[in-house]
Amino acid sequence: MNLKQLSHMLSLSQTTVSRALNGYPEVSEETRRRVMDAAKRHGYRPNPSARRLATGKSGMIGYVLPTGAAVDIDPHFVEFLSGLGDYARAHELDLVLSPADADDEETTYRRIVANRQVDAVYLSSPRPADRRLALVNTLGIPFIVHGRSEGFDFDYPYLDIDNEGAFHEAARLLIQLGHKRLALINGNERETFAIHRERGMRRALAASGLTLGERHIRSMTMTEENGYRAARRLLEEDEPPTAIVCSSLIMALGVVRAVRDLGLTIPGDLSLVAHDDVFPWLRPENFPVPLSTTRSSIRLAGARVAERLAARISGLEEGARGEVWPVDLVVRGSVAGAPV
Amino acid sequence: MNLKQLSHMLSLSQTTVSRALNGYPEVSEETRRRVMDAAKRHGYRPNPSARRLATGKSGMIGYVLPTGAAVDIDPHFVEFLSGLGDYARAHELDLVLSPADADDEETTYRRIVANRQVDAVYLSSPRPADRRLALVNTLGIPFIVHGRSEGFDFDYPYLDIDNEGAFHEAARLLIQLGHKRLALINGNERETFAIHRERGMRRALAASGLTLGERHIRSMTMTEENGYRAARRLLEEDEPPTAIVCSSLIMALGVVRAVRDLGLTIPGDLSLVAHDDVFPWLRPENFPVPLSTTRSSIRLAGARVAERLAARISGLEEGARGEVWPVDLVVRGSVAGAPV
DNA sequence: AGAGACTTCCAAAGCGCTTTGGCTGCTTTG
DNA sequence: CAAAGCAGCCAAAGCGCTTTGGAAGTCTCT
Repeated sequence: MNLKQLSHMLSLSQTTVSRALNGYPEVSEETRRRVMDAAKRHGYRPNPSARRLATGKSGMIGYVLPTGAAVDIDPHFVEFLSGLGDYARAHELDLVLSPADADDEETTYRRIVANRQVDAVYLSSPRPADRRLALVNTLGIPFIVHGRSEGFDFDYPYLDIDNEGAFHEAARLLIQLGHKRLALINGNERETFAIHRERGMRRALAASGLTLGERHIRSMTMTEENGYRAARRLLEEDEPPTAIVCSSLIMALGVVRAVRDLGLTIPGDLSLVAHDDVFPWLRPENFPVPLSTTRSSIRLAGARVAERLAARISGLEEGARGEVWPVDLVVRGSVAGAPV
Repeated sequence: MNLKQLSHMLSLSQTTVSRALNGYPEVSEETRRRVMDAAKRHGYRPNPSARRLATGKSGMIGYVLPTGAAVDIDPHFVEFLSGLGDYARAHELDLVLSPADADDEETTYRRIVANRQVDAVYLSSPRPADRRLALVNTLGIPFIVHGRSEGFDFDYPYLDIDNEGAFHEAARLLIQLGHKRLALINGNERETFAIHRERGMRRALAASGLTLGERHIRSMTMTEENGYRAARRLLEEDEPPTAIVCSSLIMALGVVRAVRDLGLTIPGDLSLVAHDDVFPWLRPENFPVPLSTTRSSIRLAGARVAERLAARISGLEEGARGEVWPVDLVVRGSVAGAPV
């Protein structure tokens, strides 16, 4: 059933039927009702390919997925996706994943924009002065950044959590508990979120006249193994930290293991706080010692990004609105006063 | 730059240029070269929307993503995706994720097929007599199942690992080590993979005149917490199992925690084998006691599915070819002889 | 040399929608 | 009462590609 058949059936022109269906004003209410009825009754659905060719709109949002033999997609991605799906499902909005060589995402961005494959895109894991962001901005496709970048002379729309504030609070708590030697096990230091977290922690330390020694900060991809290694290295120093703030729950697993291997205990010898993106399959309260966390649901962020992307596509949202979500600090058994 | 301009520039018809570009035989080699050259020089790329409308092919593969407030996307998904991306990237093949209400995926399947949004789809996590599979089969869109179903009167193309064989081997090893009371902590019992794993284990037990008691098998979604609960319940019985086979590394984390909480040790009191889908961020060799596993890279499976999907789209693969990958049994420190 | 068979190209008809630029006929206005 | 305005509809022209159904030119064969 296509438009031609439907309009013929109604003895109307394709123009009128199309307009009736798309809510244009120059068609009488009665006609509109007739058309709507008939469309529903016959299960008419406009062919998206045709509509696309005519309008240039695809009704899909895009994401360029960095891939490569040495590239692992972040497990956070799937949670974000769950959230995105929560919104998109209700709006028949599909997501196009365009795998790209992690070393050359630009080509792919250009392709999907030139091809008008999607109406909007979102970027994630941005770095300072991220070239993708600049590119997408000049290409003129609606977009939203999940996270933030820095060092541009233009503003852009984003959704981020208050990483700096979160780690500031975490560090402040530990300092209040008497800890003087804090360490940070961070994610990839080139990504903005990691920079912000470090900044937040340094700020809290500075406020008490403390510093974060170079040796007391480790940055690496967030795997259990890296968490373990970082923790061991930190704890085997001459003056080991008495508290660690860790950028991910997965790394925290490794930290816990290292602590055990060294015959230490949490929170007796070491206080531990980790950032929790809220995975359904790994919960901080279920750690051997319930883990204190800075918590922010990445799934909710996914839903919100989808919502804003949809708003941008339909012109409801404009400009470079940045949105920063506060982060909860959830205190559990893994923190205690500094050992004497 | 569109076809019209390009052909005008070459003083050829659109027909000829189109054919030259698409490798049709009715154009001379010389002309083809001229056309190809010009196309490359001017960066001509056919408009996919137009091509789609004309051919009905979209150059994309689809996946219906079950979502819902109570639905969590499996973290395995992201690894599978990495693999898919590995292949797709090199072939400019995009993946369309269509979020659907987990209770009504059918509507979405019908929509993406009717709309010709994608050239092929893949299904995952199939159950016996899975309705999606029957649907997709009748809808006539090329597809591949990742995993297997059962109870159909038709064959279908799939890629699966030998879950039954893997768990058969794991159980056999444990039996050989003298274990008589084995337990299984499985995934969702309604999914085929879980059924196959149970079957494999039962077969191994039966071969030695043993059985798997009803109480010795737990099925649930694969979270750390569920692993913990299942293990506790098992180990607190009167006659607790001396060996557990576990369907996922994430659950195994919980098992390890439970064992610790009960003051038991691995492998002294309990031998443990888990299935490992190969996550980059959680490795069995890094467990407190290195974990024995049945190992199969889900990422490789993703790449293979993409490859076969592409082959099906281009007609290179046909029929209901099933592909079953053997699974490695990797023995590490978490297994030992049964306690006396 | 003429018929048939290729080879190589082209004009034009789709694909199914949106949108432009009218065209009616009726109501309002000075 | 003529001019103007407006609501409501339509024919047809795109959007940019593929594909059908020739047509012209070249070869081959009897």
